[in-house]
Amino acid sequence: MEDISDQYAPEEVEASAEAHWDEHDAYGATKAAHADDPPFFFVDGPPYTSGQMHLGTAWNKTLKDAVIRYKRMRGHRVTDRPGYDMHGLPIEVKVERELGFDSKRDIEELGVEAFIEECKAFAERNRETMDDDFRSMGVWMDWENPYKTLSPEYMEATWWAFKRVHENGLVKRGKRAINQCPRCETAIADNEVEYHEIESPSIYVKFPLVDREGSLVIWTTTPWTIPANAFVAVDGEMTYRAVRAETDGRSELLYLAEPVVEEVLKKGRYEDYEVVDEVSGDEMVGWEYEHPLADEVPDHVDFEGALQVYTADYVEADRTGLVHSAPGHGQEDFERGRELGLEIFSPVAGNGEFTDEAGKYAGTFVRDANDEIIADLDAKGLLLSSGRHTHRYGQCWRCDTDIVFLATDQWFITVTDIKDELLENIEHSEWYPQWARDNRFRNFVEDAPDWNVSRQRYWGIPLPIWVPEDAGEDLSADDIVVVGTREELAERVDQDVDPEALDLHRPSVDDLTITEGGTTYRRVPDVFDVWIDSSVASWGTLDYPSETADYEELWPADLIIEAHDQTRGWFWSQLGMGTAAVGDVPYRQVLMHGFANDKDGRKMSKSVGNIVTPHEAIERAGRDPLRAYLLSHDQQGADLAFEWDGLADTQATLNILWNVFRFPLPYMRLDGYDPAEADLDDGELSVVDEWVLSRLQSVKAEMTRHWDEYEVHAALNALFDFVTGDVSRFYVKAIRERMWEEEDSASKRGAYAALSTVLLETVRLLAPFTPFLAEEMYQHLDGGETTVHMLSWPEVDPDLHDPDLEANMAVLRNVEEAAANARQQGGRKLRWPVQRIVVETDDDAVAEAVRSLEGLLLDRVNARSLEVVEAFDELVEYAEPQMGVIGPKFGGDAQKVMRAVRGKTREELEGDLADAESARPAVEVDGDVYELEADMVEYRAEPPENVAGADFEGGTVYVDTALTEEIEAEGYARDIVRRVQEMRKQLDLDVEEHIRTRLDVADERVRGFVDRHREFIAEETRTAEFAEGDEFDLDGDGVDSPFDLVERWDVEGVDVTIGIERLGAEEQTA
RNA sequence: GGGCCAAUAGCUCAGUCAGGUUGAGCGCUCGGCUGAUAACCGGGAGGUCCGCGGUUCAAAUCCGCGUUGGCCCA
Repeated sequence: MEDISDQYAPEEVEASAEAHWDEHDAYGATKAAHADDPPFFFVDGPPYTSGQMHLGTAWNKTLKDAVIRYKRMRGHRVTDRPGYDMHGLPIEVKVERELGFDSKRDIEELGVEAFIEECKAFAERNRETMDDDFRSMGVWMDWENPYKTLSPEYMEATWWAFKRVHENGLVKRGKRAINQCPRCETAIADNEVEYHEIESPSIYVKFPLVDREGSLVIWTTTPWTIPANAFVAVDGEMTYRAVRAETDGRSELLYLAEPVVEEVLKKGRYEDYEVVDEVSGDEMVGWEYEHPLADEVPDHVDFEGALQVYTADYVEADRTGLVHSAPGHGQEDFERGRELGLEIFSPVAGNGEFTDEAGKYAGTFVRDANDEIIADLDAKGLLLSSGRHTHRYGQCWRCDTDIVFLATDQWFITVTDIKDELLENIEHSEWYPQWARDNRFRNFVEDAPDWNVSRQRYWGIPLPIWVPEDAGEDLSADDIVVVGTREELAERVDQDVDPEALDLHRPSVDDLTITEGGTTYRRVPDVFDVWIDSSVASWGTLDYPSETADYEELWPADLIIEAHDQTRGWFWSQLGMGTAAVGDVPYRQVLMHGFANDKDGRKMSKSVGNIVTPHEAIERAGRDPLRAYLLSHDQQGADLAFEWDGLADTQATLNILWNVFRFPLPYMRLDGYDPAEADLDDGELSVVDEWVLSRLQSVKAEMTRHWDEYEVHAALNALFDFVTGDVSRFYVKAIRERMWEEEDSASKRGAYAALSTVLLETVRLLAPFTPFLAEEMYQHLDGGETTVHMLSWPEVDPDLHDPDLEANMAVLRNVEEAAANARQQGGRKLRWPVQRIVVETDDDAVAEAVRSLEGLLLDRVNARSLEVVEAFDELVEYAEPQMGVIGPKFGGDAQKVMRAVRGKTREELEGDLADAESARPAVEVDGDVYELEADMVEYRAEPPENVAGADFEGGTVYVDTALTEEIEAEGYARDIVRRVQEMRKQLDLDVEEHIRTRLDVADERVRGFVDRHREFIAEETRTAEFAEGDEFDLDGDGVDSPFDLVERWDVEGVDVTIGIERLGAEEQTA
């Protein structure tokens, strides 16, 4: 057995364990060990390959790793294929930056194929870095074979699923109001829009009414949407006022919501006004108005029903209460416009420039046209007021460009058509924590809109949709062709393609055409929203549909594990895709963990500068400590507030475990005891051994219970409590002496066996959490198998489980703690024995517990005898005068009486002076006897001299600290043993090395005490002989001294000089 | 603006579901023990249970309204 370092050094442990794993292919051995077990299909939620592992992803992968290791130990063949999400706009944007590109035109100039290659290379580079990061955390997944969303097999899974969705009639093309990033020239999803503060124009505009006098007044911050105005919205129930407003001698009739009249007229700097009429919103419906930019935008809407007043529920009584509505430029306007059957007019291109339909403004970027539009309105006398307004506005999550709202043709999965089924399928999975499913997730699914799956970009999975060449605006689902596999593609396209060799990315599929039934179909140029990619992970992990065997055995996933942001992300996309494609949710259990925030619970961010990287944490504390720290906090929905001190504490806890582990090894080695061969039937088990073995059974049961509810942190903390609270604090302390015994003994072998059992099972219980440390300890203790991680999870042994003993020991520990407290009060340190302790309790269970463990208790508290009583009758009652009663009775003498009473015992007060019959207390002051009433004195019971008491749950412990010669003798002897041990330590002597010792005690009486215990001292300190007569050389030059070390000590005020001398090899056996 | 979650000792968190004297670990401090020794044990100090209101004999716990933080959505 190699040497164990004195201190837990995570870096060394991790390097050593890792070397062992590499050398023996421990991962392979572990998988082989469970190859025939029942399957457990875990699916890894693929992290995006944007860069490095951060604390959150480190936590995520650590939790996954712990669960996978646990499931293996419980006897499962676990699917552990990691995944990477490698497509999408973030990578495109980064590659564009690397190449110095500004727009899509640059990409087209470079060539799509070359751009795709750049993106692929970028994603692969990032993946490799992340591979290394995850591996470095000790995550055992199949890193040789990750699933990658950019592989043809994986991409095919999305095609396959999408074809199922189409077959279910849930694929549609339609105009939708979308968020367009004018730089990226693509639609982006609502959840990809980030909000920030911007300053915009704020204008009030008059829309002149047709066929009646006056104008509607609207307010907007986006003048550029006025060319697309189609209607004005009112609140049907709101009151509107027609006011005649005067300024510069002119008067106008304006319509405004009743509560905002004053405010708006002030903005328009009107001098005076008069209310001439009141109408409800409902009454205004159908009023027609002129388009305010009719001349500038000749193609403005003029179809039936346009440019009229309608009601809408998005109208509020602020600004003007009349809302300019352009269905081509806003979500709500769009929805309402659709309801009203209005055509959608959106004269803006994907790059944010006005099209020819915008007339005068054609070719101008929309926000650049704002000033011109405002000027035009002003020139026409339609501008009531113009100012600036600060508000929140959306921008593209990748390039920070402000978005524009457009209505464009997009492809959708119409999940709103299957809402009931989605909600029902939610019930087909168990969530940990459950509230996340029943509240959060359900709410989201209830409100989920149709899923826009098309993006007008390059780096993604091409939509497998082919549409007729001459297709017009109205395209039905029956008209399109959706291809499900590479094989099918090769069969149906007009060109010759090899399905095996096809990359599937753009542009390889862009020019493929299908001709069927006399119609030629062309692929739509879009790629999938990247959420489609990961939504098929349950199939992609199994290479379905190109491979079918695993799919048939395993699907759906038994478990997925992600943070709570994925409620609206991956948890949802899988439910949506699963339900739309095959009618079921692709996972059975969800473990949802939290986010890693900073110590104040705030989000870690570059701008705040509070980011802690896993690399930094590993460097400062180690991999296992970081893992244990992350896993020791609530793993179900709660965020983590990362704290360096907490990480250090976790490391300290592991250090205690390390100490417990290394403490017995030198003794076992001396005795040639192999912990791997530990046999509880060899040797004698004492009550503490039985106890610790029973506790071990309880801990196993508790941990298993927690694990099975995915209360991972509770399982880990139960183990930590056992190791620190039970094993280190109590058990090790209790068996230390047995280890130190020189001779072989049944008792020592019993302790070895019990401790070995505890350690070996603890190591297994620990393995899922801190795999390096567990491995290192296992290899030292046993090493019978290639790795600790291929072993099975320890099971409860009912024969070793004794709950009564555990309960009794809990009582004993309470008593011991109270006794230590009492000793401290009594000023008697533990090294000095006490005559007796008295346990006072009225609880039979407590009395029984204490009696049954008497020997152990006496040993632990270093007492000679134990008494267990219902009431301790040696308490002395001390008087406490009650001035409220004494004062009025004795008047001027009251102070004197009080002083005389205070501190007297009941015996003294009720003794000679008192009336014998009534036993009324009395005191004598200055020769006068004062008789007292009973209520003038209360008593407080205290232990007698030399006895100190302390309460515990269930009673009180009294410690009798009275000294006897015998006790003093033992106390001094033990004090001296302690000093010699200290000196042995200073000389760095081996445990078994013998010494010659000289004791020079300055006090004659104490010398006598010490001499009584020479034999005891010799045995405890491995002193082969005591030296007599030698002169100590206390000058410090050491020349004349035969001793290796001489020291003067103060032992309880007595000068003691001790010399010890290392004996030569030939004398060692003496 | 909306949904969900959280807030308890200096720090990390139990306790909240099912109302009944607020607990643990770490840290601080004083002491003890010690051939696990850079470890270990005991005592002590330390609380507006985020705030306000309600229900109740009784609220950290149940209800309502807020504040702050997190995630998601607008």
